[in-house]
Amino acid sequence: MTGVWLGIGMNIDKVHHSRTILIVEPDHNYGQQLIELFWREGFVIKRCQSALEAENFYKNAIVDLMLVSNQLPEMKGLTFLKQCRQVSHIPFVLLADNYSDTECVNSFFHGVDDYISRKQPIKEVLCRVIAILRRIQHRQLPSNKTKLLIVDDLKMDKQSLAVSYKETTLSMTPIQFNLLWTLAFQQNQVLSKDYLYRQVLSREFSLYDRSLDMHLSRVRRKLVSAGMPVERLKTSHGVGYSFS
DNA sequence: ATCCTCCTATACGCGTGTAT
DNA sequence: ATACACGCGTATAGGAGGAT
Repeated sequence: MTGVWLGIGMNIDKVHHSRTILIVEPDHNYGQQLIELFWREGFVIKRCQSALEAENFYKNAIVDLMLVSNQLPEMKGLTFLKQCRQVSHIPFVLLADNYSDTECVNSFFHGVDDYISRKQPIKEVLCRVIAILRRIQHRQLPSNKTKLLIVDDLKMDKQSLAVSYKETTLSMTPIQFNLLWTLAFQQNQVLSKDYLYRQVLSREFSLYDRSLDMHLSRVRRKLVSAGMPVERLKTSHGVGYSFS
């Protein structure tokens, strides 16, 4: 995996601290300005300078949004967008060197989420990205503010961190609770370890880090001891985990 | 200072996927 | 079918931080 790590949630007061933005910008100065702006807002930033490097990120779905120049070394940003949209629906913002009506319309036709001219104030780029992420969040997690989650026999109360399965009350640590909540909230979806590391442990997944497996193992043991069929907390080998 | 809880790191055996 | 590499589950040890 190529690309440069530039900041990992330094400002925990910001609401964006767990969001990862991929900046694909060959222009060093403009790229640097973007990095500093998003970093100050608490985003996790990944940067690369070519479409080839960026492929790894969207194919593995390890970023929340891509901010892409329309002047890449190998191809136009629009061409890269078309490639990306064949395999990924990660939010995609195209940064236009020179605004073009035709390119703008074509970009939206091919699935871009926003088309912004570089002549616009750089803070507008930030605002538009935040707006897209807000919309995505509301769409994906319509009840993100939910305090009570009930999935069949499983009941979870976010305020008290109380978990019960059927009639059995289970005690969970905050991490165990968040892990189970994240999985149960997106029932029947296989969530990648990378995603779970960011959601639950607020850090990036590394190959030899077994912490998440440890927490999952403990959550599974508690639920199974309460009578839950073991196959409901399923491991997808090499992919991630799911709750059914 | 001591104890306790929670988390992380490490090790090891087993399971799974894949190439032959 | 078999061998091998890689991934997973989990036991254990130890560190960090809060409570007493």
